[in-house]
Amino acid sequence: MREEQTKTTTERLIFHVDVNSAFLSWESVRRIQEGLPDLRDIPACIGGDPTKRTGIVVAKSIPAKKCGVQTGEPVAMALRKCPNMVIVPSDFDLYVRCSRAFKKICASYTPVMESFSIDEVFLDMTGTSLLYPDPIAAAHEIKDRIYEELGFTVNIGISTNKLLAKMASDFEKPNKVHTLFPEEIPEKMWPLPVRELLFLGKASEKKLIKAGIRTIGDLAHAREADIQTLIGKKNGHQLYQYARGIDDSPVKAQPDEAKGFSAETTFNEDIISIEQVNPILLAQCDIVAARMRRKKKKCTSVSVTFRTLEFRNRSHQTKLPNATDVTDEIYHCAKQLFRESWKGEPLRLIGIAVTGLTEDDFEQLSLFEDPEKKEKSRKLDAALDAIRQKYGNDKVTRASILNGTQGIARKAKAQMKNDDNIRKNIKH
DNA sequence: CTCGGCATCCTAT
DNA sequence: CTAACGATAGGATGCCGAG
Repeated sequence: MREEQTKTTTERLIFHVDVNSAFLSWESVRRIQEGLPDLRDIPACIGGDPTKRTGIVVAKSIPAKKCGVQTGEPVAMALRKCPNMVIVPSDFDLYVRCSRAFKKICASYTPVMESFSIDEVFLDMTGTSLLYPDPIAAAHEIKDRIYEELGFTVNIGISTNKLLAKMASDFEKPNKVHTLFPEEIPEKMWPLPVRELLFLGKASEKKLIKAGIRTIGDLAHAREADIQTLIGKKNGHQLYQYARGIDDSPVKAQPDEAKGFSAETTFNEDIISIEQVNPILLAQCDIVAARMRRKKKKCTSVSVTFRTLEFRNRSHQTKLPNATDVTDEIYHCAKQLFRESWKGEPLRLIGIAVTGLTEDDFEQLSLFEDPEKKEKSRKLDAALDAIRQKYGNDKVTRASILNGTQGIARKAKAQMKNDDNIRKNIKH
């Protein structure tokens, strides 16, 4: 057996657990509980309103996939391929609950679990051989227990590092366990198209194919220096290592500290006047500033982003003289950045981001700040944060409070609602 | 020259 | 017909001005 041959002090055993069509599966579980048909058996997807330009397919059933429906495509386009497809709006609160239950089961098999996304975890099973002598049997146990207790299927990939485990979990779906041990790489990984390698996206694929590198095996057998010339020094090195199955990154039980927060919104109607812009920026600043306060962080840098009708993106950022978590200060900065960079072209998207996060240890007083004004802003922030605490985080925005008193704020709120499933109006 | 800041691009869920 | 289509996050890269 391979245990005997390859057992060394450094050999690891890593599982990657991936919920099959997560959002759709989770919706299906709820619907079955309500006596409704199983979305997984019919052409169905989780997606936005097809009449809106923000409406895209977020998750699809296998029958919908057979119709040619692809994740990320506009719902309107998917409907042309698959006219009888059922479209279900997303319910992020449900997904968070399902995700927690899923991760709780996974975590019971090892103390070293990394939450990779809402529906994926890595498990470091190294050293669990006394409890689970057969890794494949252990994976089946995890998979089957999730299905029995929670009603949805997962794929599990098994190998000696995260990359290979993740590649393995992406093999045949659903409800499957696959291995991709190093000795299986030539047979199972090298024949795949380069695009299937983790972190090898569309742009790199295009360059590699142009150079005649089509499969992961082609990449693994190329000269590293050539790859670096094609797709960059660092990326070239990393993807070359990946193609050979090399990945030493640890399973991180503790998530990294957030490096920044952002909020962006695509609108159904073009943004053409600064009167439309400001309430949007305020709402977005409010969201990211509230997040900073909740995480006890302050930012030292603010940036605004926008997208024209031709999908040209522009961004503009600046450093702050002092770290802050005050909504009004970020808003003031964002307004100025926007004014400086917008030439007045119609826009379909506006967003802001804060970066350069620091611990919000102590009050840094600037000589140029007005302490009374700052105190007022803080009190307003605190009042809204208290309401958020009561009604649920992210469910209260300044725009929703302003609803009815200001036409533009109402409009901004209506537009924001359509693409943020977490945020809901405080009323009704 | 190097370094930090900035704009843009790439990739993932 | 094309590409991107969506929100959020993180990283890489190339340019530019300051020292």
